[in-house]
Amino acid sequence: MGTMKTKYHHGDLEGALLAAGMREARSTGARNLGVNSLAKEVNVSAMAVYRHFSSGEGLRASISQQAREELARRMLKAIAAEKDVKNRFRASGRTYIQFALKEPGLFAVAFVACNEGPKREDNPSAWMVFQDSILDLCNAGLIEPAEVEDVAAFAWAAVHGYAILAGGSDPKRPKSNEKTISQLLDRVWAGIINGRELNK
Amino acid sequence: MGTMKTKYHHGDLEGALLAAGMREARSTGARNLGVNSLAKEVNVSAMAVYRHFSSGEGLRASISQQAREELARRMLKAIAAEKDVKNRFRASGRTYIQFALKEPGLFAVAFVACNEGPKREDNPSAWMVFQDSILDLCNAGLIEPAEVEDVAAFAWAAVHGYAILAGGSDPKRPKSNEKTISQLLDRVWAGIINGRELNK
DNA sequence: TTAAGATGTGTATGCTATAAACATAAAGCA
DNA sequence: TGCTTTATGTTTATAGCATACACATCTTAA
Repeated sequence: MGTMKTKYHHGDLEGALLAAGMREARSTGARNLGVNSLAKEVNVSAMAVYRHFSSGEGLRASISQQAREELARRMLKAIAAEKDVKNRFRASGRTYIQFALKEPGLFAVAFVACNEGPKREDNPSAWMVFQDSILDLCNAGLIEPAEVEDVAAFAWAAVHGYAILAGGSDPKRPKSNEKTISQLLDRVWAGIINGRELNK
Repeated sequence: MGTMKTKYHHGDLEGALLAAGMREARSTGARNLGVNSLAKEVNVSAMAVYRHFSSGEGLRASISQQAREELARRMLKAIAAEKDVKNRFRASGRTYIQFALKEPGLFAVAFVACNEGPKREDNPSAWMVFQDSILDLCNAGLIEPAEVEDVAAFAWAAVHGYAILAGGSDPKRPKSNEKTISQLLDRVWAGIINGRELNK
């Protein structure tokens, strides 16, 4: 009785379902995240799932959230290794794109049907990490406060769009070696720094 | 017997299914594109669908293709009204983003599960239209032939990414008025023109 | 006209999501 | 301690979906 964590029926079914979902997402993307499939994976009846999630959609939304948090953690880790604001920005973009390339299943799950789920804002969010790196540029005087929002939208769009294209299966998808990604970030940087001045 | 188009069982079930699918996509996105639902819409049994499409996936892929072609047609139309290569590029980007905003259902259907379907390359393709506008920049001497591929990937990624973000339902989605879109295209342009030079 | 092929219907199967009723383990309270 | 309540899980049933199979009918062509 000393330990608070004695074994219940399953112990932590919610966590087990999310873990199984993440495993499945990693290996096969969003295809096998059904209630039955995941329930079987953890040796539990399908209906047990509904004690922890309001619906299959809800379960998938939670898995998607976990995938997004995983991405955000990797970005935070990469940023922590950089001091210069420009390099911090580049690190977040690079990590984002590489996540899509190295974990295509998780990336796909992270950004399908974003319009569901509780989206707890206290958890690490890739968008927040990215936006902070733009705010740092502002604090360093590289961009004006008034343009922070537009710059963030532009940079996020370019990086997210590239990640989708490069991580896809289209035969015309862009190459995705280190050099190409670096050059992409150069172009994004150019758009960040002198985007307004060109508007004549 | 003179007319080749006498009435068959349905006349043109394939076309009717695609039309119903497009109607449904326009109004509700990708949610109601099931075989049963569309078959009922056209007053036909579900199995009749399989005389024209190998599977529900195939039907959806064709609808998706039609949505992409609709987008490409709008881009071509917008480009035709512009003479200057820069303005032609901007017109394709602007039209792409506005399509996502004005036809969110079609846009969603156009870019889900792109990894299926026959993808007949002779039909108008948004990617081709976009790439041509980049090639024009090269022909006009604004960018080097060697960087065409990278520029196209960057510009496409930025525009596609922005369209996804602006067309989504996220409360933090970017504003999407004319001015904001114009400024985004300014930044993309900056990345196109002086992306390489900044790479020191 | 008749045979063949194209197109559509009805029915059956197996999958999925999920509601309803029931069962049991755990926690709390007498 | 034993009883009650609540959390958690199981079984069973219903409904929707995709689609295989067998049959019907329309069109064309020899």
